Amino acid sequence: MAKRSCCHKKKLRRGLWSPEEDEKLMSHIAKYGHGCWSSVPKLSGLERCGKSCRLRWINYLRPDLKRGTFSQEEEDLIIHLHSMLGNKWSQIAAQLPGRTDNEVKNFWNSYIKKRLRERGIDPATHQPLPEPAAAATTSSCRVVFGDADLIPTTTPLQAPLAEPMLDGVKLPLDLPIAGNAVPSSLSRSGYLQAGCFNLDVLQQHCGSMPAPVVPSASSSSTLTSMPDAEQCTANIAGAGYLPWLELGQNTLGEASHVDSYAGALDELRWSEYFDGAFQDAACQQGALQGQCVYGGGGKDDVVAVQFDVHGLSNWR
DNA sequence: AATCTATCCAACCGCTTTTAA
DNA sequence: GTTAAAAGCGGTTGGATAGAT
Repeated sequence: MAKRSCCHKKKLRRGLWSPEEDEKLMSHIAKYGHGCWSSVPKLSGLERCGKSCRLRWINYLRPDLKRGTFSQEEEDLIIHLHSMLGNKWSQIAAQLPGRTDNEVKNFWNSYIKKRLRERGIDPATHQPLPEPAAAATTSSCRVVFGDADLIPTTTPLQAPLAEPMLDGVKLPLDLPIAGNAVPSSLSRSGYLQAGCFNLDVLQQHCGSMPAPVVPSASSSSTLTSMPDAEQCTANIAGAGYLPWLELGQNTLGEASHVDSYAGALDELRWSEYFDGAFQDAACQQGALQGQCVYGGGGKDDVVAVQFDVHGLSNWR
C-alpha cells in the first residue's frame, strides 16, 4: 500500500494554487523569508504542507525565474548537459539561469525527446536509434549526436567511440585511453569532438573549469553565487563551442572570455595527466563496463578515466 | 458544435540525502 | 552514534487546453 502524503494525513489543500494562496505565500516570504518550510504554512495561514509551499515557491513564485519559451542556446545546452549528466535535472537547471529543474524536465520530456527521436537519436543514450538500413552502413563510429545539425564537421573516425557518459556519478567524463595516450589512430580532439567530450574546448573556455555541477540548493537560484560556473557555461555556449553543437554565427564571439582561460590550457600536459593521477584513478575505477570500446587494442588496453569537475580544476 | 486525442506543465509522490537534536 | 525531521530530487500523474475529427 502506498503511503499517504503529508497533505493527505493533515487533510491539507492540494492541487492548483489559487492567486490568493500565491499572494499569501509571497507576502509571507517577502516578510520573513522561508526559513523552515514546514513552518511556513502555519505562519502564513496556508492550508498546504511545507513541501507544497516550497515547490510552489521554487517552481513558480521565485522572482528570479525566467519562464517563457526556451531559447535555442538553452535547448542545445540542455542536450549537451543531459548527454553528460543524464536525468540530473537539478544539475542541468543549475546551468540555466532562471530555469527550474521541473521546467527543464518538462521541456525535455515534452519537446527535446521528441525532437531527438525525429532526428534518429535515442534521447536516453544520445546514440543513433537502431535503424536496420543505417546499421548496415560502413561507419563503425558511434556518435553522441547523429544529427548533422548538431555535429560539426570532423575528421572521419577510425575507431569506435565510447558511449556517452550517462552513468552520471558526478559529471562523468569517461575517456577511453589506450595505453598511456589517446589512441594513435585518433587525434585527441578528433576523438573527443566526435563523440565524447572536447577537453580542448573545455579548457579553452573554462580554464580551471569551474564546476558545472553545483550543489543545488534550489536549482537555478544557486547560479547567482556561481559566477565562474555561469561564465563557463556562457562561454561554452556563447562561443558556439559545444563540441557537437553548432549554435550559429550569432552566438559566436566573446573572444575576450576565451583569452582569459587560454593560459590555463598551456599548463595541461596530457602525458603528465595520463601518466599521473588520472591513470591512478582509472586503475582504481576498474572495469569499464563496456563504456569504451576500441578497435585494435582490445579490452585490456582500454583504461577509463573518470573525473569530475573538481578533477578538472586540479589540472592547473 | 460536440467529441476525441495529444500535448503541456503544475503539482504530487515517494525515495534519498542532509541536518539537527 | 542514532534517530527524526526537513530538504532535495527525479519520476509520475492529472487537469487544462489546443487541435483534429
